[in-house]
Amino acid sequence: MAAGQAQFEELARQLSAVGAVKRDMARVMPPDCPSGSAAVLLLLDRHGAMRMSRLAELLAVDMSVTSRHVAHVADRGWIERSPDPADRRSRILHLTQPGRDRLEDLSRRTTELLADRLSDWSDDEVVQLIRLMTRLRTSFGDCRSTASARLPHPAPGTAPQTTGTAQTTRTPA
Amino acid sequence: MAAGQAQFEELARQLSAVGAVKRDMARVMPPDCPSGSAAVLLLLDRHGAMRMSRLAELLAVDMSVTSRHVAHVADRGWIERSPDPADRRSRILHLTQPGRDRLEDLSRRTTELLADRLSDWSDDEVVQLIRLMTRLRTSFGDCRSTASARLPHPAPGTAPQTTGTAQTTRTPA
DNA sequence: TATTGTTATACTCTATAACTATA
DNA sequence: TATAGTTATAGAGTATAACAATA
Repeated sequence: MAAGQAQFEELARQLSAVGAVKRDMARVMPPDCPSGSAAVLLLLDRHGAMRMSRLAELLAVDMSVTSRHVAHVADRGWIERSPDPADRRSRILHLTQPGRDRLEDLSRRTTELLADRLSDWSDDEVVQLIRLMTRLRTSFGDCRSTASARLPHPAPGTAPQTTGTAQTTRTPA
Repeated sequence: MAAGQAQFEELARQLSAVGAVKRDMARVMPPDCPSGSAAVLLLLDRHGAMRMSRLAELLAVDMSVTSRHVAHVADRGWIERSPDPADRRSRILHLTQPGRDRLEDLSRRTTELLADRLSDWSDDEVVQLIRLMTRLRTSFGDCRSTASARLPHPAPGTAPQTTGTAQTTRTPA
């Protein structure tokens, strides 16, 4: 058996309140690189060059949102969009050297802030928090593939979708 | 010694990505009660009647933001604003019975979603995540009182603020 | 016809600043 | 003069829908 109702309510409260921490971190970022742009740079660095649709999946936002973030960082020369030889509708996104430099600066700012705020945390506590937050995202993210999984209790008589194709992060249109 | 740079970077990534979880939870909420309104109702239920300034502190947002959330829930009759006998500039915010009913509905939706998504979590894991997220907020929130504490490395020659009065959540004006 | 990506529009949350009323 | 709260304005993030180009 899993946790009780009171614990789920408390977890929901903490999830809601974690925004304050994110805002505090955003304050030490440079004004021309908001969080959406930073996430694009980080994911391209971690996972290497990729297409919009893959990036939207990793960001877990709609592709229209991804498109705007990508345009922002491309305008500043932090990424480039090469033609995709396999599909002329797509382009391959990859970091440029200025993008890598910018990302290094962002990482330094983030690390400094966290080292300051979490100076009395043990290494194990940080590791545990990372582990549990990663698992939390997995537990939610694994259900993104089908519409029926999004709602715990689908309306009676509603057959589960069996499109057969893996859903990308996309407006249902 | 605290965690290393790689762990802080990873924690920052997880904090950035937890927004997807929050969006998933927001999708099961009724359209007339967005997350800001829900937080107002929850905090008034937990901490009892209070003034705007206290609520803004608990929400960890500016009072102007709090004011709008409060107006939203007051327009719908979920809270009432009684005169504050001690200070005629303030009013005391308190939940109404419809507000309590609405909050119970919200809580049920939240609990159902989490019970579904976290069905394979142990009770201890949920408790640990709550504990670490609470501590994270404390580690950041405890530094809100002075401007100097907001930046790990204040500019050289900048004397730390010594206003003497406890700062509330307020635009520095 | 279906898919990749872009753009227009709208909504929520937030902060800053100007303002009113009261202390 | 200082503080509690409100409102106007602006910026960031997101989703939906309509659209273009290509598969």
